[in-house]
Amino acid sequence: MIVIDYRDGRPIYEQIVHRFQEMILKGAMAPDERMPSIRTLAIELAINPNTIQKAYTRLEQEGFIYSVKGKGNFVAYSESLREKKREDIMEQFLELVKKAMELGVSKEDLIETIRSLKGGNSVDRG
Amino acid sequence: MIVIDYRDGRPIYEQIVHRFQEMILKGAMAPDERMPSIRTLAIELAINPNTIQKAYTRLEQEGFIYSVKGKGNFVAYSESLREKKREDIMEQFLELVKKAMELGVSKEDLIETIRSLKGGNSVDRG
Amino acid sequence: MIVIDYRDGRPIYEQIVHRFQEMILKGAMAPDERMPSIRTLAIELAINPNTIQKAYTRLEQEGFIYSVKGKGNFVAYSESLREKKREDIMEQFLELVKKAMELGVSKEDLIETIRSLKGGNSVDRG
Amino acid sequence: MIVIDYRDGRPIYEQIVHRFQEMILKGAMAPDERMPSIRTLAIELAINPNTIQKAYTRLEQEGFIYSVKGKGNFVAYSESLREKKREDIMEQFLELVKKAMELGVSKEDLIETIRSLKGGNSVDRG
DNA sequence: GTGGTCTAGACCACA
DNA sequence: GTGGTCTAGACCACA
Repeated sequence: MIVIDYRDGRPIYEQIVHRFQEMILKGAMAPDERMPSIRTLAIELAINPNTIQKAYTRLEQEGFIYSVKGKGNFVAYSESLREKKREDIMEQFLELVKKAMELGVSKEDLIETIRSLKGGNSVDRG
Repeated sequence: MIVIDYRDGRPIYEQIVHRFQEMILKGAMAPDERMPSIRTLAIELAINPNTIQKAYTRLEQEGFIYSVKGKGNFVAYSESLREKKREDIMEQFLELVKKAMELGVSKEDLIETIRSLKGGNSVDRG
Repeated sequence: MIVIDYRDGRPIYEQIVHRFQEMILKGAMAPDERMPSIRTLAIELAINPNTIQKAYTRLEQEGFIYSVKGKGNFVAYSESLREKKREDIMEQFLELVKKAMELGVSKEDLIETIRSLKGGNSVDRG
Repeated sequence: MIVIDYRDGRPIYEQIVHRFQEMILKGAMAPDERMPSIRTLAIELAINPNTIQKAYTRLEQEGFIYSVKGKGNFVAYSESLREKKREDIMEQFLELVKKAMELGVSKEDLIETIRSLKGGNSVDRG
């Protein structure tokens, strides 16, 4: 479920936060679904419970999960959060497109790259 | 030439590296042009010379500049570097497009976003 | 009668305490009326009886209910309690008004906000 | 500057967060002013540096301060944050007014309470 | 059992 | 010197 990469430059807690965000945003974890308990996950990943705690606290502050004392942590993902995330991504997308163009990549190349991807919601007609 | 933003989350040396990369890639600094000396820049920006040293070392490792003992540091930008950079960007671009699509953004939306940007090298016919 | 919101940050027992306080203060429960039995309520809400027990103990400490051994728990609300509660609220109100003024909200704005509320016991003349 | 109250129910880190928020919002600390270093404050208050760290991290996430690696933490307070805070307070204000009215306090009593306070930005005419 | 707070102390990156 | 991360381990509140 969660994999720690010690060669990854990012701190452990950040990797955990990122991984859960991903799963929650993709719908791999449903709203109100229970998160693994802090202790369980700590043992499974062989890291300190405090580090998991830190990751969960971050996820809670960002609105991805909510905590019920004595019961555990639960997925709290809502559509408004999804919308916010979408805007973040589009902002990064714009930045990247500008960078690419500064390096001499043409708009057509970028568009071709997108078209070449499988899936996506766009409808291909004639 | 270089501006430090202390509110920017990134460490100072990283901001300096990034700024020089930008200028070199854009051609604002020509190959074999002399970089500002470490001491001069340190005084100008009112920061520790160690920090400039670290930034220059990083730029050298990444192939953006080369150092000549007793003479200073010089821009080493070549077309191959530009090509490598371009590939990096396109990789990030692909990742981001996938993320956006996972969040329900359609290919057409992304393409429209690109088209809406001013400038760019693509030729519009008909 | 009682609804638990697991997304609410507060612990479950606190939500129960708060809900009963509200009902008793509003008069939705009359003095000497019998409270739901601990077991019944625990089953109904699908939570641990210890949690209800804790809530009732708290309500008793605060003078909202009294317990009769072998008979159950009963509403103990009296006018003096209501008066005490009123003073508590007015104290919080004063604190909040001060905070708002520190942030630059004028007295007139606050007064307008109160006036804009529907209901209320104040008499509007001419 | 900061005082810890061990009888206060709230955790230590939260008391610290709250105290700094207060000072920053009141203008007792100016933007870009340096915060006490984590270690210094830890010694002064005789508590663990981790606890201060936690408080500072929270303040950073909430936009009250920003951190510069190797330099320290600095006040980052901006007008937009002040505006957000004001809205929070007004929301609490509304809740409290409703509660007071449920307990039989009249609008006029509340308004009188506000008027009786010294200071405030409202202009008294006639 | 569950999460939350705190301490003591190590080690790292950055300036 | 400055902040940031992590471990080991204690102790508390809640269910």
